[in-house]
Amino acid sequence: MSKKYEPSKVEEGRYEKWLEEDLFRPDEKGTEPYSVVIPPPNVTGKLHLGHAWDTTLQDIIIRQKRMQGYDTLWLPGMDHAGIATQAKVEEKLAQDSISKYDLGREKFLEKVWDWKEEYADNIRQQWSKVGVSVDYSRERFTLDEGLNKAVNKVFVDLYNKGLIYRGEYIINWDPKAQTALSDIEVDHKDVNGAFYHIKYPIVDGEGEVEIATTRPETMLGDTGVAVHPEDERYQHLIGKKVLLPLVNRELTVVADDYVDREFGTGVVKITPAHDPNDFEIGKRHDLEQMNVMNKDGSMNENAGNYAGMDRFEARKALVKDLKEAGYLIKVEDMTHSVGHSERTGVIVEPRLSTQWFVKMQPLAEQALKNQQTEDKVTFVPERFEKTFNNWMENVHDWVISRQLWWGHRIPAWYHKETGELFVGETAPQDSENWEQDNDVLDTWFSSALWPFSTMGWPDPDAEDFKKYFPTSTLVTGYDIIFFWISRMIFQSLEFTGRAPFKNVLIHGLIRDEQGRKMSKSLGNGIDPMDVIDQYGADALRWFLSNGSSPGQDVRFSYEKMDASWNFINKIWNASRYVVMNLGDFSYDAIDLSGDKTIADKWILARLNQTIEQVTELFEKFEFGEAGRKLYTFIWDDYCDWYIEMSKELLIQGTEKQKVTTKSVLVYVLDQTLRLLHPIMPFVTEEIWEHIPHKGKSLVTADYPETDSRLKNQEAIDNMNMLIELIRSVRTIRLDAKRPLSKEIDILIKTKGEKEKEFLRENHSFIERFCNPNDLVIDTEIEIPGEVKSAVISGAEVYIPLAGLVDVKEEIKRLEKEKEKWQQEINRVEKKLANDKFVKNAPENIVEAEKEKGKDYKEKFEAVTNQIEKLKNIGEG
RNA sequence: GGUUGCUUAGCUCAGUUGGGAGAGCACUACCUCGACAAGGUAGGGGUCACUGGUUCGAGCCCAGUAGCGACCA
Repeated sequence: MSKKYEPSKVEEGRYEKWLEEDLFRPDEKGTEPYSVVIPPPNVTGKLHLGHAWDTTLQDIIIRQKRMQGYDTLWLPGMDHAGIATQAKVEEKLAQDSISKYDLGREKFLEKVWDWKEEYADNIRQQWSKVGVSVDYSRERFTLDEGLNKAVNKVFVDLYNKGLIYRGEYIINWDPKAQTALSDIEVDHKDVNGAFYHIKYPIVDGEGEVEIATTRPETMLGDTGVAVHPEDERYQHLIGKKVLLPLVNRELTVVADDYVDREFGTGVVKITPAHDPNDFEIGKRHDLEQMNVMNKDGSMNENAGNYAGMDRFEARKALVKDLKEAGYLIKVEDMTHSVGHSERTGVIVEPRLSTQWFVKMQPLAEQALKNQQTEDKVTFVPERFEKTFNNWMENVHDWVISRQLWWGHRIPAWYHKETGELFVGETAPQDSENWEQDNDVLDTWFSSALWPFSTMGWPDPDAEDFKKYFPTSTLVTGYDIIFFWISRMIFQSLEFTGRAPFKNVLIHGLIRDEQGRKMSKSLGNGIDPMDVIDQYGADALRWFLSNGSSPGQDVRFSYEKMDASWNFINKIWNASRYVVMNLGDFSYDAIDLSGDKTIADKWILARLNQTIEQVTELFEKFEFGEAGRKLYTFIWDDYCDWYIEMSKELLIQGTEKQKVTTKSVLVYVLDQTLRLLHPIMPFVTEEIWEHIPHKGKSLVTADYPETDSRLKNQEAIDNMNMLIELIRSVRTIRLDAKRPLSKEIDILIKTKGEKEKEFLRENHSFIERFCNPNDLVIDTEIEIPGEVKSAVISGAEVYIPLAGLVDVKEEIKRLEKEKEKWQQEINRVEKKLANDKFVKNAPENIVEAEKEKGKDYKEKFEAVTNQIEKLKNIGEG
């Protein structure tokens, strides 16, 4: 093994080997299934750190379950990502000055499919670098044949149930992508805009009304004006007409509850074709719907002089004209919320348009009701269930049609002559007389079916569906709870009668070092592949699983990656030590039945505790906490103590002891590698191959289980005493400037026979760690004059340092310590004197307090005695 | 406006049934001893945002306040 951990060497070729040996396929022999479907990444995208996080968590779960003997399936796949992919391909074509219309729908789609293949390979490449243990034989794509069949069936069934309808409503329109968007694809951002106050003259009367708007260009589509029915200021206007400035169209003043009297002037313009609320008011009062914009956001012929101008250009021109004509009263600065397309970033226009919708209320009700049953989805962390519920309770109908070419084409046909509508999974018989709907479905419509459509649904005999659905756990970020999780839940309930997964593990977002969201515009994105090249996938995975707590965002930093690498390097070097010392020690020679030293018993007991804790924490998806337990065990217990103590035994021990020591060294390492394997699969497998082992891979090795025979609280207590003793000597050495190379005498006065026997038995460890010239361990000892001392639980430690002890300083230090113990005693005694505490607190807590009190008193007395002695010397 | 998260060491963050405040990095002193100097040993450093409440006992539970963030409207 090399002296340093070299991730590229460790990881190279390893994944390919796993694939060759076909280790990621479900184990048919496994009893209980455990299944996960991957959140399909956008096929023409690139995996970012968020994906790396997401897939790492899934891999950790699935690898542990696989080792634990479950029949594990992790199903991979990708998403066709309608708008994003189509936009990319269009962009690419535009470089050659080709538009999609030049090619036509069919040719264009061929181009997109080519792209898809290329990018899918990239993504698989990236997955392999991360080390994901997915079953590629089951890889699916949201647009493949089986999934298309599922999508059509769902569409047709929902339509037949009346849960899908087509109609003309106000939707969010993306003028750049030129498609409809659903509510949640719109980001509302506060922007600095203006509040324009405009005069609308009253027809057949005196004066004018003042109307304020943030979007003056839409006034060209005004077909009414509204006031609140109880607004005393405007009672006289109701039913009258006002004149639309510049255009000179007469608008009726209507009364409607919707109007907020407090906001602006209390009079609002009504533009039914360009505002969702105005649309509703317009319906109620039978106002005309006048569309003044084209699909690209420019003004259309209804805009008169402004036709052809972009909407923002038109706004400027219009304001200028209003001002010149004397209609503009004032312009106030105002920050207001403006919808932006989540995809293209442009300002979204509310637009009157004919689209397909999913009627949400019945589906949402069903989903909410299901959360009250045994079949509920368990959200981790819990609080996200509330997020889900709140959204479901307030959900609006879902616009599912998109004016794109790339996607599932809507299975609806219109009769060329009669215009009759046909909805079906296949085209009508006389297809030549029909024309299929040009639009495609929202990508999320197909993603919503992912957990069951990938498993063969709607085929009633699909084996995977029967065996692996509902899936066990879904892992994803909180940013797509609405987009995806919610929709999977209601679609699954509607079509399979079951929730699609038992658990949803929700994680946060990865931010940059300064806590900013990573984004293209900021240029602060970090490519996980670069991180892997630099630190290795295992280090990245360790950071991703260990650096956070559930549901919280995490900041990426190279400093954390350094720490991550350091840890793996530590494991690497500890393993190197084990390998170097094993020699030709074989797997069959491993024998834990021999006489064990305190070190052996202790490390095995600590291993057992660690297995227990890690297993419990994994069960709760607490990978960060589990990682911390492993870190402490490996670094502090195994490396700092066990390995150091094993050196004594491997050099000075008997042959029998050497066998036991080697056995424990390799046994604990083996178990630890297994515990770590789900988190850092590459390096653990590499090390495992260097140590004696049986079986072909850790991937399918057994996960450690606790062994009650290894429990040993006494060994843990004794070892703690030994550690405390060694530390106290080290502190004194440092304090007295007596490094380990310089010999000193160590006198240990134990509390009783038990401690004396234990320390005498283990004198060789004390000698190794403390390097004494003379070591005395007894219940009564002669203490010389000039000493430095320490009090530990069960013993007092004295180190004679003739000529080196500043008695005054030493007394000062001891006084300080005495004070500390006095305070502790006071605290404990106060507690124990409190009847309520003794009565109410659990017995073990009270008992522990009593123990502490005893220990503190012993230490207090020992320190007091030492002070007395030093004082005598000072006087003598 | 509604919902929600965060506020703990210089920095980044853990702290899950309420029972002596932790890690990594940074800092100080010392150490090349054959696993590891990207290391070892020992150490310094905190009014757990604030106010009140519940409790024998609160970083943790409850109510409120402030600052920052997210989501929804």
